[in-house]
Order: sequence, then structure tokens, then C-alpha cells
Amino acid sequence: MDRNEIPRSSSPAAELDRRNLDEDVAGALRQGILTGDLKPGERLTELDLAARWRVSQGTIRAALRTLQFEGLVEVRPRRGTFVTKLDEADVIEIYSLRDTLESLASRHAAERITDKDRRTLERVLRAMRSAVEAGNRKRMLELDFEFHRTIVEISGHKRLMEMWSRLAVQTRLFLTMTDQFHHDLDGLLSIHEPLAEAILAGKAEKAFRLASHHSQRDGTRLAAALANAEDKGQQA
Amino acid sequence: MDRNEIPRSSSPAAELDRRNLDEDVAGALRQGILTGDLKPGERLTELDLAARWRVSQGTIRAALRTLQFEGLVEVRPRRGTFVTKLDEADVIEIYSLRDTLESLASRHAAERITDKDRRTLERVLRAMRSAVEAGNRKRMLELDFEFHRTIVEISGHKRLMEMWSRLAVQTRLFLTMTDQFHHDLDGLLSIHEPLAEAILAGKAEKAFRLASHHSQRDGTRLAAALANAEDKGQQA
DNA sequence: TCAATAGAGATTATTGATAATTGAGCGAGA
DNA sequence: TCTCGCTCAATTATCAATAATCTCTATTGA
Repeated sequence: MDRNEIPRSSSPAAELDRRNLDEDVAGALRQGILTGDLKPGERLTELDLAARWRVSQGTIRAALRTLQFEGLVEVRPRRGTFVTKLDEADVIEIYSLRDTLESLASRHAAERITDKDRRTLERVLRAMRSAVEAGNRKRMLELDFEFHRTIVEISGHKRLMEMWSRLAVQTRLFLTMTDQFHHDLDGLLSIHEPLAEAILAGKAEKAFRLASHHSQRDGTRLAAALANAEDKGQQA
Repeated sequence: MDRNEIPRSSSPAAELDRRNLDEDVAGALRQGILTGDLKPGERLTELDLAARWRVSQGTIRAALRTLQFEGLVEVRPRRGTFVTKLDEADVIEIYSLRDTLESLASRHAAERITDKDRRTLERVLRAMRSAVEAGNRKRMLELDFEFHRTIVEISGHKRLMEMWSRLAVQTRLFLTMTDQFHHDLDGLLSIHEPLAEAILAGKAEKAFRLASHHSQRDGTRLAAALANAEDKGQQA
């Protein structure tokens, strides 16, 4: 009843080491939030969490701080820490930023792509095709993230990578909130393929252009879905 | 000899309150880094800082964590915390991102600017003109930041604001490192004025276009300056 | 002379305890 | 009955102490 709420691996604090304890706790908490164990708006009491993971308050605090910067929790001084609750405006913010960052990443990626990178990108693309063929929506969702993460990685832009990652985590958060998946699998592929092609061919400006407004469509759709979910929540 | 190194206000921990202690310490440290009191590469020892500000190690730790996420210090687990040292590649990263974010901000700002915003932006622009007239480079530097911050604020995009702020702080960091100012004051004005005009007129796409590659030029110039400074550093 | 290594000193990581702050609940007075 | 202010329990903020780990130096052996 105590240990039972612990996500992830076996022992609480004993062998989670070989790197910082607070990072492990942050990882576990992140997992908890993204799987929906910890619900948006839920209060996270430091001493409770400390007891649950058999770790001190200070360690929990450091972990929460990490999640704060990732945008997964909100820390209100002397009030407490709460799991972030995203609304429609947040979703629009996130998608507009992702669009912008992914455009920049696509251009840079096209400019500096290597043969090794080409193989990686092509592998992801092949996986997407087979996911579409299999009609596997959940897998396609993962691959969508992986596709873009790959592009950002190829761009070799550290700060861009960092910012994009934060947005990706937040995207996952509201996908969890709304339980949304992609609808039109074929359409999704027909959007990703030309972009990949441009990057593979090193056509920077074309890649940039294709990546702009790439996710915007999803963003507005998902914002609507979220608004819908909020309405339902109010009714319930 | 102890208190003497304390930047900012009067008493160390006594009346710095009415909000979180670690934020105050973070502010003081940030100031120290941006004024060059704490030099890039310098090691920041937690207990030293704790003694200097008469606060505990934990408070210092929280402050350092904040600065870490701002990119002003690098935390290496179990090694220590060091003031960030930017190289040429970092400068290029920062400027390319600022360009991208500022373009997005400009478009959003043009779309949702209000009369109150217009007055604010015009006020900044007037201040820039008089700074140019007076040939005041330092003031012009500040106003350059303020100009862009204003645009980002007008855009009303919280996440964009957050990311932009981080980059602005990092920009200040290497301006401190290299002691660079703007050279061509008139040229600077002739770049900012059309952008302001487009935003004021609500011409979103034009604003977007003008903001793209706005700072790129500065970026490459400053990267070169930094490379130069590095060479000199090696020679010395 | 050089490489490996043991040990000392310094520094971070983690903890448990204490202080300060908040918000809720209760009761008195209008 | 409603509002204001007070007290108390819960929770965060801060501190001081201990444990774990790293770095540097000096010694040893080849």
C-alpha cells in the first residue's frame, strides 16, 4: 500500500544509484505523470513522496525542481507542487513552438546530414510505413516523436534539442490527458515522407518550408479535443 | 573580506525575504556572472557560497539549479558547478535560435497587438533613436534587448517568452565575456524600424519575414569576435 | 625517470531536524 | 446569519550534520 505505488524498478533507494538519486526520482515521477498515475492538478506533497520512495525531502525537492523546468509540474512557493494542467491555449503554444523549432531543425539537418544519419532517418521512415500498414496507431504515435527527435538530433543543435525535448514531454502530457491518437494514418505518412526526402537530399530551404506548419494541423485538432475533454470533465 | 564580495543589497539573509531565499541568491549569483565578477570556467563551491551569503548549502544548491536551467552554470554531478564558458558554436546556436523565436514572436505580436502595446513599442523605438543620436552604445545595447523583449511580451506566448529569456541571458553572458558592443548604430536603427512598423501595422507575415535573419548578422560577427578573444586568451 | 596507487583533504549528495508560513476551522461580535 | 480575527494542524523552507565520492599529492616500485 506504500511500496505499491512506486512506478519503475525494484528497490526504492537501495540500488537506484550509479548516478544521482534525484534524477532517478525525477524519472520515476515523470513516468508517473506521463502514464496518468499522477493526474493533472494533483498535489504532490514532498514528505509523502519522500516516504513513498524512502528518500529525504531534499531529494524529492531536487526532483520536483527538475520536473518544474520540464513543465510537468508547477511549483507555487510555500503552497506546494501540482501536476501541470494544460488548457487549450497551452496546446496551441506548444504546437506553434514545435513547428518553429522543427523547421529550424529541418533546415540545419538538411545542411549537415551524414550517411550514418541518413540510415537512421530511413530506418524510422520504414518503421512508420509498416506501422501504417499494420494500422498500429499507438506505435505510429511513438514513431512520430522519434521521427522528429531524429531530425533534431541530426541538426546537432544542443539548445534546440533541449527545448524541443521539453515540448515533446509536454505534448505527451496532454496526449495522456486526452487519450488522443492520430486518426488519419495515411495522411500522416504523406506529410512525413516529403520532409524526410528533402532532408535526405540536403535541400535545406525545401525542408524548412515543408516543416513549417507541419504540426499546426494536429495542434488545432488536439486543442479542440482538449477543449472537448474539459467540457466533459465539467459535466461529470 | 567576506561580506565584501556580496553583490546587491544590504543584509545577507536577514531581510532578503518576502519571497524565496534561493531566488534572491540566484539573482545575486546571476548578477555576479553577468557583471564578470564570476568568470567563465570558474568553479563555484557550494559551501563557500553558503558561507559568503550566510545561508545553508541547500539554499545555494537550489539557486545553482536555477542558474543551471538558465544555462549560466554547468553542474557536473559529484564534480562541482562551473560558470558556463561559451564558445563559437554556442554563439551560433544562440543566435540562430533567437532569430527563429523572434520571428515567431513578431508574427504573433503583429496579430494581437493592442493600442497599449503600440505605445510601449513606440516608446522603446523613440528611446533607441535618441540613443543613436547620442551615440550611446551601451544604452543602445540595453534597448536592443528591450525592443525584442517587448515584442516577445506582446506576442503573449508564455513558453516563447521563457525560452527567449534564457537565450537573452546567455547572450548577455558572452557579451560580458567579449566586451562587445554594437558598432554601426545607424544601421541598427534601420533594421529595427521596419520591423516595428510592420508589427505596429499588424502585418504579420511581413513582420515574420523581417525578423528572420534579423540577428544572424550580429551572430556571425560576434562569433568571430569570440573566436578572436579565445585566441588572445590562449596567447596570454 | 615514470607509472601506478594509496591516502588525505576537499567537496558534493543525502539526510533528519527545526523554523516559518499557509489555509482551514472555530468562535465572537455585529 | 454573516464577517472578521484567532488558533492550530499541515506543509514547505531552511538549516546543520553525516556519508559518499572525487581530486590531488606524494610515495613506491620498476
